[in-house]
Amino acid sequence: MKRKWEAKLKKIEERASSYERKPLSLVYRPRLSKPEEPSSVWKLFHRQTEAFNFVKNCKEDVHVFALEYKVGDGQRIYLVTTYVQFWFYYKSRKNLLHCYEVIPENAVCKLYFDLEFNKLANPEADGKMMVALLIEHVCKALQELYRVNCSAEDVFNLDSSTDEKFSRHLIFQLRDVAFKDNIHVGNFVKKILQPASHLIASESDDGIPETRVSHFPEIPVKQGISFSKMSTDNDRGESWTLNAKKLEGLGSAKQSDPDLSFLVVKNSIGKKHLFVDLGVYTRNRNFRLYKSSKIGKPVALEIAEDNKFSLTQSDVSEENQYFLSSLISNVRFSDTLRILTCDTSQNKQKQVEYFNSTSTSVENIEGFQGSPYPEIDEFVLSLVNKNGIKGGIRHWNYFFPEELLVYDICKYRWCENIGRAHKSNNIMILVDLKNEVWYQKCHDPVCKAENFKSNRFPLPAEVCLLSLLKEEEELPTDETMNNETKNPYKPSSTLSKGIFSDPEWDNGIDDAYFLEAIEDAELADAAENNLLSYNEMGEIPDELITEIL
DNA sequence: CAGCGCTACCACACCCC
DNA sequence: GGTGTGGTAGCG
Repeated sequence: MKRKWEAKLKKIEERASSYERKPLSLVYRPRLSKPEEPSSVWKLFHRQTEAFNFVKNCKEDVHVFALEYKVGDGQRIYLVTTYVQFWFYYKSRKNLLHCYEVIPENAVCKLYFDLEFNKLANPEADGKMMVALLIEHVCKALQELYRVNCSAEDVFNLDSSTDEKFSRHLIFQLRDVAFKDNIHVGNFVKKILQPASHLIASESDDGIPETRVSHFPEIPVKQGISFSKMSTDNDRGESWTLNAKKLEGLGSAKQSDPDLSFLVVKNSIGKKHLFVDLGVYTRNRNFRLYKSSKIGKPVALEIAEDNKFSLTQSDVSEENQYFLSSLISNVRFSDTLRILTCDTSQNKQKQVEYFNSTSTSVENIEGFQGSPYPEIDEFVLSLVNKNGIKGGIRHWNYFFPEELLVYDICKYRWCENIGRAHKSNNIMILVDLKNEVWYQKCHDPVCKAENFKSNRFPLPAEVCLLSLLKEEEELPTDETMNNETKNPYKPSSTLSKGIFSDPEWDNGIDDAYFLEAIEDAELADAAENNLLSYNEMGEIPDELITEIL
């Protein structure tokens, strides 16, 4: 939430400064588009956010690349183009020598590893052997945790070693399987390497490894998500929870840790580290491209001697295919694609808190004046205008999954529970659009304690009808909502772009679970909490941003 | 004119024994 | 000395 707010602020600041630098031209120059020309996209940006903004509004299947252009300080500029066009200019290896793929945050991606150790500090280390052992361990983990079958033949193995440094990139080419994003990849990698991390933490010098019970210390909450029916309905298909008991039955070596001591290496000052670099699973990570070198260094990523991955027959050139295989966020679309997730225990905790009442989901909206349903606002106002008291709507809150409108009422305090008005506590009117009923609750501690809800009364017919019609037009539809809150079930186009954002998977819980987990009493509390601030709420409608500008 | 996203590390505050 | 916080240098 905080992140999204910060990103938004940054975007606004940047747009403001760009307009200051380049004020809009006073002369309007109309232009005709030329549809007969092949669409060509090749745009450079100094700022990453600007590049991604462009991608968002681009019809073509474009991607962000980072280009190093100044020796020394790792300064980069950002190129937006298609894979096809990029390869056309890249393949000659005369230009574009120091390029990186930007792995977009929230984009489905492949499993990948950055491996390295200092050869001088580890004279006894056998790099190839370590790679083979690691792949074996990872495949075993994929099988045990996600039932995914793979072997070294599915691992594209790129080498960038020098005399001083052993350096590899591994990119897993899993068929019909991808991770939700690279943060989840990182969680998975950290999880399955935990035994090795423990070796470093516990075995300071004396070499006494700790004993642990389970092979893979924590189990992902949610695994495969099938896409098989996504084009026709909202069915996300299979998605189930693995628990420790199930794992025991798999005949894995649950008794003791696998020996991962081969992963422990020393850096140049003798400090122990992992062979696997765990620092490459961050948002918008730049990952060097096949056949690119770091600026100022002569060594490019090339296919490793011990690479076992091979291509299948195809029309496109082998090099182009290898290039495409090396791209982390180039996930081939398939209607049987399974998206793997792996949450940290921290995140799981957050999710529990989230569903136990705190803030609202990104899918909910709120406001202080009129809700998106003016007719219902009117109806609610008519309810709280009685006996000479003119009540008002202090605040409203809409919960998408439940289709529930929660109105905080001011001035009017009549409570059905006590048969009179509260002296100091306000009441709420809840409008359940799904069941077309309304009822009353209140903020009084006593009423709250007994979880009082008034009888449900049917909504007047004209309100139901109007809301139905409204839904088609101006209600927060896909178009008026932010990208992040768009209907997630249109992946065929977005997925092919390598960007796949789904607010539900961000919290890993579906509607049904949401409904079970949240009592509407808690929803009302959440509505109260929403008064705090906009960033608690997660998203600001784009219209608001425009107003600020 | 112009990179980005962290984490490891340090300084400091505060608390408790 | 243990624990939490806040700020930043520097790594990937």
